[in-house]
Amino acid sequence: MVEIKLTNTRTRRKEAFAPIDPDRVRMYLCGPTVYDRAHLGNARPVVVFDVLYRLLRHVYGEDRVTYVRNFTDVDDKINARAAETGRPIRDITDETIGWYHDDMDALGARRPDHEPRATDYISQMIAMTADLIAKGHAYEAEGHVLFDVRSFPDYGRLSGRSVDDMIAGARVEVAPFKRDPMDFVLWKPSPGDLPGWDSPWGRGRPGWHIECSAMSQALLGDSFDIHGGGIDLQFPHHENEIAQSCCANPHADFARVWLHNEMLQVEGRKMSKSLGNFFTVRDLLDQGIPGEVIRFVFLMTHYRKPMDWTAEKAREAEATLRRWHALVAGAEDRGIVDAGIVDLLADDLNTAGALARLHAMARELVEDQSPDGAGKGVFLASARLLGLMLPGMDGWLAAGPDLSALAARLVRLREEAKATRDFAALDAFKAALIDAGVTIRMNRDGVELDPSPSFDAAKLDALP
RNA sequence: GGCGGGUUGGCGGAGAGGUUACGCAGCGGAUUGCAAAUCCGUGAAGACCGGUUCGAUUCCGGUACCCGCCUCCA
Repeated sequence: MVEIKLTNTRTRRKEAFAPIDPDRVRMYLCGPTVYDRAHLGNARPVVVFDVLYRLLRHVYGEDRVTYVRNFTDVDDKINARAAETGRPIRDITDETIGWYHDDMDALGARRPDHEPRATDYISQMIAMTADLIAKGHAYEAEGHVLFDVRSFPDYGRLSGRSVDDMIAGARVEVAPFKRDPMDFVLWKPSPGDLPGWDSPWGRGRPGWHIECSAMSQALLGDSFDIHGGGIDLQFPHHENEIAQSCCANPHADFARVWLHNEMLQVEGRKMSKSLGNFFTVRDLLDQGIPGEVIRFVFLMTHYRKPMDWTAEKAREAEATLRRWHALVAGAEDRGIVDAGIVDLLADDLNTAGALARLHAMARELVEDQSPDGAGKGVFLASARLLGLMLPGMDGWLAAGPDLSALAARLVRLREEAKATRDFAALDAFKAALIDAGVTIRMNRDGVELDPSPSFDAAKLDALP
């Protein structure tokens, strides 16, 4: 069996991975709050975990991995969206979940085995909250239930900080009913116009962190293998999850391995609305940047490093994918994956290294004359382990504009030029096509035209 | 202020204590009526200062700069 190594945020080391149950790998990823389209940064952990999911399925068996990713469908941002639009909350969350599925599907991300909605697990959250009160780790105050961070000595261990240090930093919400400024909400009261559920502490709604503790327990058990998300979630979200789950189940491990991806930047700067460089996955797809290209750009950078989204990278990725698709056109994926690719991914998800390996394989394939195309099949299967070149994912290659009329004109001009030995008109036409971003392939047999990444239909329309 | 990450050739971006990363761009060549596309080849690096070592870009310490988290955030 291939040994998978992962960098565990909890221990700050790269460790050999071994599932608690050798026959079942269990992983949990913190999913989106569903009030709007997923922005590009939201997509990074999805792609990172999708590669891990594919790797685990490859190594342990397709039916031996359980992947859970939640939808947070109770949240003040959702409430605010409902208030400003006058729409029912359920409409908003249902619509947003549909968008999320569309957009993540476009990136080639497999759907997780379970996608629980927080609102379907309210009773479990109430039960865990009550249990934490009973065990002396939480207390009720003015209709709220708060977790008592001083009752959990390990609080802060994941993120390497102490309660005292954080208080010294003094950026904590001031609430007079908290015993300690770092105490966080497990349950809070809901007025009549907000979503609420009956509880022992009155009508209310859960705090943000408790849902992941309750849902992971319900679907994966008290102890499971891998828990992940963006590094920004390390504190406070994951710290609070650990506090809740470990106090509720003191004899369990909760999550063994914590995996955090670094953040995304855009053209070297943090993506933010104020900088005007904020955009969603859908924005890119609508601009004609294929999901496969977006994924490729993500894979170019190791998940533990900040990833910079740039137009130049998208251009490079698209050109590479076009070449690879052409290279293995018609090849058959027989499920045989290159061992080098597996080893690279097994080494803490070295996706950039795996892409380099694919480049090397592609170079060898150019000279591969084997009649059965076995090498190309291996290439295809290996790319698919990265979630690239999946069945149906190449639609964007053919989805361009119809250039057949232009191709016919080019053929005609070429024949005329060869007959007359006057190439001026032909050359002018080719130059215009290239200027408009059309890739030209000419040989004895004929002419092929394809839009390149710099394709500009307006320039074609301007052709005489 | 506290915690954490980073700094590699023109650009992007990996691994490895000693041997070519790789991709893009550039340059040279093949091919072509000429090109484009494709293919082949190729120069170019390791922020700064110390230390360990026969040998460090790779390990250790320090400096500088950059970034993230500590507040909803992936």
